[in-house]
Amino acid sequence: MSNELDKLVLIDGNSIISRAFYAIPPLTSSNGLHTNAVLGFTTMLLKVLEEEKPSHVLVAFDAGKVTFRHEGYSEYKGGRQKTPPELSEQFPLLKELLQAFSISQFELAGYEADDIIGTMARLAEEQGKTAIVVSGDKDMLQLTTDQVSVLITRKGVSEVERYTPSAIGEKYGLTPAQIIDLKGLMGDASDNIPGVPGVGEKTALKLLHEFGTVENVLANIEEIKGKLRENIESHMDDARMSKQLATIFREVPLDYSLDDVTWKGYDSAVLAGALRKLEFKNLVERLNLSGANDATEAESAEAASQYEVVRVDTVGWERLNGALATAEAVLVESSGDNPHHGEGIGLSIVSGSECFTIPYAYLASPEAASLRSWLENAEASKTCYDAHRVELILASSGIALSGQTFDVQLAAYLLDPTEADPSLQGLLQRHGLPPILSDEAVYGKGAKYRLPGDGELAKHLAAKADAIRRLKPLLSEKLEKLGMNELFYELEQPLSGVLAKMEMQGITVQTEALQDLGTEFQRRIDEITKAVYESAGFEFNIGSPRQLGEVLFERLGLPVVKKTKTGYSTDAEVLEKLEPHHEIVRLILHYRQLAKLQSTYIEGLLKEIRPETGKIHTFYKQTIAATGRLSSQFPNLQNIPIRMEEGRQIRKAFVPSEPGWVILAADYSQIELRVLAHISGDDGLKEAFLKDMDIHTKTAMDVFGVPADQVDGNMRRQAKAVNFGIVYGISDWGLSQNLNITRGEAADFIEQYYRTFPGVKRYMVTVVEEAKKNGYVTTMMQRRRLLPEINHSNFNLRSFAERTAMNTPIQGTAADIIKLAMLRMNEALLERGLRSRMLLQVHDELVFEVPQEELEAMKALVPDVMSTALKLDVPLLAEVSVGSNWYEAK
DNA sequence: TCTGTCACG
DNA sequence: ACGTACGTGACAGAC
Repeated sequence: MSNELDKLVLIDGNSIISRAFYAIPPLTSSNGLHTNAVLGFTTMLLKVLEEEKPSHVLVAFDAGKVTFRHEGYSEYKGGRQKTPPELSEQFPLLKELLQAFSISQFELAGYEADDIIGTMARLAEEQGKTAIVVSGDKDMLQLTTDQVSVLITRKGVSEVERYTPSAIGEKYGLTPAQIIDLKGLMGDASDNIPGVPGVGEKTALKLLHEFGTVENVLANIEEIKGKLRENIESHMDDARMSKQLATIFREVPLDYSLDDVTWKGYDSAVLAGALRKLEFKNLVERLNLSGANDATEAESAEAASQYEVVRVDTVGWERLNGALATAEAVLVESSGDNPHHGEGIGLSIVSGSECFTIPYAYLASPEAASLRSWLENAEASKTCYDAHRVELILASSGIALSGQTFDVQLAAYLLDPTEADPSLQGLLQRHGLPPILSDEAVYGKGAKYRLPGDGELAKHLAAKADAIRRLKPLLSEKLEKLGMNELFYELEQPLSGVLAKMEMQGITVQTEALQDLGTEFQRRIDEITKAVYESAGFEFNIGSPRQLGEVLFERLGLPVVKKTKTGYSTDAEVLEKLEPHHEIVRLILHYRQLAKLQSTYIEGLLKEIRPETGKIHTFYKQTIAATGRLSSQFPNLQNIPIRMEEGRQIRKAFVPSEPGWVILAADYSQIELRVLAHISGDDGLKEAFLKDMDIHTKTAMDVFGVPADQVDGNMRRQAKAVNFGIVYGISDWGLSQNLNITRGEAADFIEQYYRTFPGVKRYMVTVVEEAKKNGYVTTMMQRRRLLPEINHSNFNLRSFAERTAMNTPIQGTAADIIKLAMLRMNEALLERGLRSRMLLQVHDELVFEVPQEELEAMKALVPDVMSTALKLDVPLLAEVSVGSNWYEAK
């Protein structure tokens, strides 16, 4: 029950931990984790708890990188130094420690800690409670009232300065509400809030004492003189925006009430355990916790996962071989992004209380024979991290990985495909497990990448193998609970091996054909460059969007159609609008096209051809796309030109690897719209596909209300755009942009479409409703995508999530289907003993190389497997074509 | 390292 | 009133 004695302490977690990090000298625990910031935070916390004796305590954290503040001002907090890894690795430690304190912690995507604190302080006040805000950031002073005081840390973290409205009055001569005006005028370099140049604290205070608010300063600008006036006049918008950015948002939609942050003190045993783990011995003493028993459940789990690091190199092989039978997880560490060029660093294998680490070079030694056969043994089941990459690395050492029954990276991807950080460190944190050192902390990043000493390396590899072991039960249980076992065990995991096989096979690309094409492109580029210079009357770098913008819009005076945040936009859409104004525009469009082909496709692909084999080996990433699609890298073979004839020529260089063979390509016809017909159950759409009608023409007939023979090219084009729009999660605005029509006309199209296909409309409404209720959407194979922003109060974030809710089940199910087809195709080739090889996947297309004598069989087999991969209420159609290269196979 | 642009489905 | 179509990767230029 609340009464006026209730007192809240609200702590700005991010602010205090980073102050502590810079204030306290470096400190590491014996396992190498940095702990100085956690120690500083704890010192501050204990002091506040002691002095304030609060009834409620909350620590708020910033969540994610992008907040609503970035929407109005994308540079918000820009230019800020990256959080050093020594600090970021302390966040999980702090969060764990706060749990031991039984202190609540909140964070909410899209908001900063300030906003959560501001909201809680408001709630406290409304309920007649008092609140103490603790932060290192003076912005917080705006929250001060008779009931809310603010403690700002000074030099260090344990010394604080207490601010009340009267204290602020004495110190600055301002009211708390004017703090944001102060910021608006002076800015804040650390958050990249501009303010007005030349206005620091002194000038800002003088202005506010005279005029009171930013708005009043601007309204009375004529009373200000000289340079100051000029500065303010030219930065009025900056001042207004800066004030807005500095304003704490006090209406955060929190799912919590004040009661949820009640604090009744900590459990001595739990806290003692947590502090001992961090090796804060002095604090244990100071709090008289020495006697407290710390054998909590968490602690024993921790103890159970302890292991001895056994370094295997010239010695230790017998011990390793003895442990292989009970091995639980294996880690293969390698360097570089491209696993086809990766170098093995080392292996670690965890088995019971032992973790063996082996330098990669020893894998080839005679002593490693048992290890090699264990890696290749399908019966020896292995938990790994990124088995696909491991398979490629080992393959380059002549080892064929087998028995990979659980991949924690793949499992984590399926549980949350939008999570950008797939590192083991990130997985541990997200699944609430004790952390290990980050790769970045051990190896460094970019140019600073280097391997640490053998001892440190062994420790790290062991910690990673142990982390894999600890993650597995958690992840497998979650998959099971969400009904994703089939997707994981029957689809994604087996697919990883199929992908590795395709990549290792590679596709032959004719160097000479590319070079000849490149010579021709270059000739045209030179010609056009000359014509552009002539047309402009001077020379400049056409490839520089900035210089091009200057030339077009300043020197040639063409109308500005669109701006980017850094200047004029010069993209193709803009240039097409400018075409009638100046002959140079057409030349630039053609230049752009050729330059793209030359740099990305001629030069880029040439660099990727292996001279020994004449092949290109792409790498399919299975854990990138939020919808479940694959992505292709080093090089990307999923975006080879086809739409324009000039670029399409590139495909002529993609040929079979053996004489007398052919390229066979098969693509799904309208797979996404067929999936939509199935999921929505719309009768009209289903019927169209059952009758195998041209879907865009059919749509045109219905939307425009005309018979088939009156559908002209333009109508069909517009109908096609409507169909695309439907799949993307349509909005009238988006469609109007695409078709260059008014928003009203686009809205009419959509309405007419929905009238024709009411089942589709029902689906769109339902899927969004379901997403709002559940927080996620799923595909037919139970692939899921979380949509945390589907109920967000911000229109943009919410709308984006709604379109995603409509699109993901469609695009994702199409991805499910082709992945199933790939598995089935792989099996079919093996079963029938065919020599034909599956080489590429391009979202709705599979590319094979086929010996002549198998051609007839493959022409029947491939479309059959593809169209029966998953049973839908409408037929799935796959169309095959054959040629002597990828261009011909169209 | 980030931004703008453009290649694909 | 809000202001993007969904999903990717690679390159050049500018910092």
